[in-house]
Amino acid sequence: MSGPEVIPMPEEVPAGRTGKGEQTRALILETALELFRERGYEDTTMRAIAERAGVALGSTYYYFRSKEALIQSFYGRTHQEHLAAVGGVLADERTFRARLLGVMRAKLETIEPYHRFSGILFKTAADPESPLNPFSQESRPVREEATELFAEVVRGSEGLRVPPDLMAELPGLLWTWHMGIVLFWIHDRSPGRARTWRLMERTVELVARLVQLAGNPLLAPLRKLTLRLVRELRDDEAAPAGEADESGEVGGTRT
Amino acid sequence: MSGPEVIPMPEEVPAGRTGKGEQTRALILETALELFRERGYEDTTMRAIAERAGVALGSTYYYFRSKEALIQSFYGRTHQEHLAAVGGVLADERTFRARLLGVMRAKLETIEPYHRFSGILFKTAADPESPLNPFSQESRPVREEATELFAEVVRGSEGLRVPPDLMAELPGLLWTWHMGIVLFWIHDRSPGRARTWRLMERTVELVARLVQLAGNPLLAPLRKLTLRLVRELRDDEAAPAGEADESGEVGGTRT
DNA sequence: GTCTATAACCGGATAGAC
DNA sequence: GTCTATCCGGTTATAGAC
Repeated sequence: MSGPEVIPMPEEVPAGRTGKGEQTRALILETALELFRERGYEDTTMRAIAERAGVALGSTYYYFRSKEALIQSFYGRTHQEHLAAVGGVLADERTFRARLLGVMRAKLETIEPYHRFSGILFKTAADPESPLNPFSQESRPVREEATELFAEVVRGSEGLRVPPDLMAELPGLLWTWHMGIVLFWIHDRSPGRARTWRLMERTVELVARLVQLAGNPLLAPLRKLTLRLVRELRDDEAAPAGEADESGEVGGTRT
Repeated sequence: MSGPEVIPMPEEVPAGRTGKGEQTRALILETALELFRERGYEDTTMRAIAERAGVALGSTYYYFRSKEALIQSFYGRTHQEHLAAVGGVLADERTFRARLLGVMRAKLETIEPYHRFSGILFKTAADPESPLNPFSQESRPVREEATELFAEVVRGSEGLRVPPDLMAELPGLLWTWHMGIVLFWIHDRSPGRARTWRLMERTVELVARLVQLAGNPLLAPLRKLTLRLVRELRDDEAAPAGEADESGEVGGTRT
């Protein structure tokens, strides 16, 4: 199993496979998403997907390891879509605030059509065992890719003055913040997701100001303290301290 | 986590019921928790629970609406345990920092034995549809109860100087912060949950300092901005503006 | 070797007799 | 309030078709 959001199209087209299989695969996925949209995830049975797609139940399992895997696949799309949507902003905008805002707007717009699944999505994504979980080992590639996006936001920001220690951590911090926004979005029932938009726009402002203030001597102790914590947490994530789970995967037999 | 922890003991003892049913109910719950601890949630079947408890499968469903409901029940316990564990700290400690630290220590200690379930716990708790979800309507009572605990932390803190606008929001903000710690804990695989403890202790320090600094004029604009956001979000949570979820269009059309 | 189809299996949930 | 008999749907095994 590769990462959750999966790389562009790695194993989906293992070799020069012409087509029939690919088409069937796509057909099943489309049908599934269609049904998910129509009646939600729980009320869509694998049998129903197979039936409407005009294939046998077994076939759906040939192409997708599980029902959950169908979700993973569509997950990958939104990531690609987001990257695509963000290009213009990063090319045009030159201030940190505007770049950050643009990226997050694109994010919310990209994921909006899928709000209906978001429950089940996050349900599995929140499971520490699940490869979908954004903090999981399997997610590392995507996480890094996403963090890289924020790094790009920072890099292209003209006139941004940030202490080097903060600068080093900023992309990761922004990614974390952005996950918080998404978490809020998932639970947001307001029309048009108005609350999330407000939260996002206002916190962009706050983040921008905070970053500006970060150099102020008054805040230096606080900044140092915070960054030390951030580094520590990041570091012993990399080096798991205990050797107990060399399994390298879903360990967790220790109490 | 205090959110989901459901109501103290509402329907579990509907009246002064002494009898047989109560015992059976308790027996099933105990057996279930035992099995969950032994082999985890997923690998424990309802049939196995029934069998070891010496009752019929149907009986378990007589007492518990679902497998998930078994979790809800035990959830309630940790909340009670936390409240019990916290009494001493609140009585003894007089500084904000020490009180907050004590409460959070008790929290982590209380929930630790259940870390093994935490995945599944959070999985359901993260589902916006689930009543277990800490942000849900159903969770409001517990949420408020838990927030009240933080209000008590603040109230009993001697020499704490906080601007009134912040003071009003502080308990809610602390609750939110505490949920973040719990979220981290759920995903924490480090031995002894070392990373969570570090995060908790360090952020207690940060929070304490931040609260101290909040009165500083330099930070006033930031504080105002933040609190306005917090109030807005809280307010239109209370008055959901629209009543339907799927009603509106995407909010992100404003440019 | 790539794909499809059928027939189970397993476990959560429900119905209804006693 | 407790049981047995089912249902239902995700998942798997497997036989074969292309």
